Amino acid sequence: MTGWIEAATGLDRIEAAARRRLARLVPVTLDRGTALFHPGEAAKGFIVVLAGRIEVFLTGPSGRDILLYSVEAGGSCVQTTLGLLGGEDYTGEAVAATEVRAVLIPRADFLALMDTSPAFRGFVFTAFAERMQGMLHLLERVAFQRVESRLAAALLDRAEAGEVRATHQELATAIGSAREVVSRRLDAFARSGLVATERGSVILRDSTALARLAAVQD
Amino acid sequence: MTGWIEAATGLDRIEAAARRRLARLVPVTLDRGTALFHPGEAAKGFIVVLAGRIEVFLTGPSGRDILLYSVEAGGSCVQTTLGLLGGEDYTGEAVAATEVRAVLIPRADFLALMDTSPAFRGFVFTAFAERMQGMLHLLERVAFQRVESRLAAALLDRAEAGEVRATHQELATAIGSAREVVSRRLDAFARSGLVATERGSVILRDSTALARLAAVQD
DNA sequence: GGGGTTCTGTGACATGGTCACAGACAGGAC
DNA sequence: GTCCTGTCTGTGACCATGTCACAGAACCCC
Repeated sequence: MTGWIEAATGLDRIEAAARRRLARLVPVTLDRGTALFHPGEAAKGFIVVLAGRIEVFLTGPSGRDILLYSVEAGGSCVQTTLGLLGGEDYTGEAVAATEVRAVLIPRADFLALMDTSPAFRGFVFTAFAERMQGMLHLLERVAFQRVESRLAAALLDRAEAGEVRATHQELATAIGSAREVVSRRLDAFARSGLVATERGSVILRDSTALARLAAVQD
Repeated sequence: MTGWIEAATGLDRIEAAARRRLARLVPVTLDRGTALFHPGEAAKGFIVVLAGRIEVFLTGPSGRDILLYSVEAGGSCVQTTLGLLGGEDYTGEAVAATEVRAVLIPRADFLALMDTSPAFRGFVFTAFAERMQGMLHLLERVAFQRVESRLAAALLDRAEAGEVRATHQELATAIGSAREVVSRRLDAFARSGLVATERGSVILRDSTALARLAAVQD
């Protein structure tokens, strides 16, 4: 029954008593595409991701949605915590972007750990603080930066070996814009030689120029 | 030296030991307009507002800025906590919107209280969760709602006896838009008989209609 | 009453989001 | 192979919003 705790960055130095409590929990595997929470649903516990990636979206009434953040290995889905601490329901939606291994810490255990384990508290608080920072950044970008800049940043962020495998719609969601706008921007990038586009993927041709665009202030 | 703790909603039921620690701290008074934090400055401690209102803004590179949230009596300026927990500096700016009485809990005391006082932890966590919810809401509104709707909501929110004392610029900041846009919207509202405008104030004439606009989904 | 400051109004323009399509591509059925 | 279907992308039109450049109006302080 040991094993998973060591894999969770930030929990590996937890106190013995807390560790015993956590060790009873069994990780689950979620298929890619599984929705963890639907809007309006109450949180059942605190989720720690061991492997894979969960993406959390905010969905607008018109169906458009925007990527709030993604949770990678070692991270926790902080949204769920809000419910545990007495907040209202949230409108977001969490979806497994890859196959995911995760542990659900039930409400009772979560609260007990918060009271007894400084290391666990630190883990939760750090996660909280990071999300908060991330959301601030997101808000800043959405409110103040142009699509061009956000798109360049998203491309650089998601590139693997100079290629981004994503549809225009996915890119649009990631930066909180609309597909058509992304299509046009990408087209403009392509005409300037910054990228080359294919169905389902974008190949970066001039990362330096993209980085310059991403850094542009306004 | 007692007195202020009772005035802080959420801290009034704190444990005796923690109370003694807090009781040593002396509230300060800040004049209206005082900046609590400038961008890039490290946080000195955890701030609890006893009276008055602090407004926290996110400032864009073009000088435009948007109201992140305001902290009223009993609330704490969570932004400052991020620094205490090892986050990066933030770009926001906190300003006393009225005369403010507040207590600064120094870093060392803050960390000690977090470790020893469940009630204090609850206070901090609740504040955190509420801010998070608020920011989510803000993001949702900025990303998905039209100016018309946000403006109507802001007017209803700030009305006192059917009147909102604020300049167009202030309203624009509150909803994350530009002054000219607010001016035009208000003009449209006025032509429809929803409000009457005067220099430095807006008088609500038809709150029902405004509420309808504020509730519009898209 | 004058002069400076702040607040508001307005036109012109660029960006971005929405709508309505049409075409291009992929993958399976046959 | 051809056909069918669904997904992905491209395009034009239009409206909402943000930005810039001013001008005029209201307020304040001397």
